[in-house]
Amino acid sequence: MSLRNTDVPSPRDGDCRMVREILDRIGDKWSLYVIVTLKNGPVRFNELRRQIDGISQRMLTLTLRGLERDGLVTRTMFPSVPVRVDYDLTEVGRTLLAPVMALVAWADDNRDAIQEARLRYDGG
Amino acid sequence: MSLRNTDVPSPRDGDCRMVREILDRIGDKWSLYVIVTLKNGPVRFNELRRQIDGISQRMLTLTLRGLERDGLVTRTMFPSVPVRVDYDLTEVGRTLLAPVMALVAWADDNRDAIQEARLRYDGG
DNA sequence: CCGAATCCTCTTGGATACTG
DNA sequence: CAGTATCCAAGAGGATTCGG
Repeated sequence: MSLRNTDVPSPRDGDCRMVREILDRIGDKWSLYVIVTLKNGPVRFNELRRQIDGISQRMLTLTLRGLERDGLVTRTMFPSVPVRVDYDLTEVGRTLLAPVMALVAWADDNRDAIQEARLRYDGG
Repeated sequence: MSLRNTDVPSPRDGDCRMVREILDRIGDKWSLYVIVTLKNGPVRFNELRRQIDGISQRMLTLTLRGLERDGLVTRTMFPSVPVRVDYDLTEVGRTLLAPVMALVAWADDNRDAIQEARLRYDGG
């Protein structure tokens, strides 16, 4: 999987596009929060809303729909009164946790370095 | 407007914010392309522009400035005529390649599954 | 309790033209 | 060649309201 240098803009720069597809999936404002919040099992709608600080009802709904559409999250409705809806990670969704944790580790290791770099850049 | 007063933000919240910081960094439209394109060594401005299909001059500049600010990319100007500017990954920037590749692997493994899930969801 | 619908604001990013 | 500056369209996302 190496990048070509000088060539026609062939459709085979799909390597990057593939990554962008997944980054578009988890790179929005809330998807990652939802995925991580679901890592220990099913959670109800309003419980998700409480645990994810700052998310609006609308965005939680939209985010869950997107994850459900991509087969990363399941939606289970219990027709009780009042209605109860559980959300959970699918098997595929659960496998996403590993790469995400790699990023967590990187962010943890380099947080200070980035912060200092920003101060240095902004300062001089 | 909250019905109950929530006290201190939970400690786990910081974990997510940290990841969001890095996702905000590489999760924009072009940063990842730049990082991957620089993986084999320094590249000049217009060469980056050629290799990253679809990026505008403005966005390449803004993306490079952001990465430079965070200490992930270096900018080296040669005062020749015409001017020549090389961009390269820093040591820190280079360590980011590993977690990114983990995501690449995940995207590769699950691309079809996601595509099928979408068709299923949209179809019925 | 769960969520759809509407409105509105702010950010992102593309197109274009100009500079050293 | 390597930018900077300006204008503008599209979309993300917050606030609010209504419905089952």
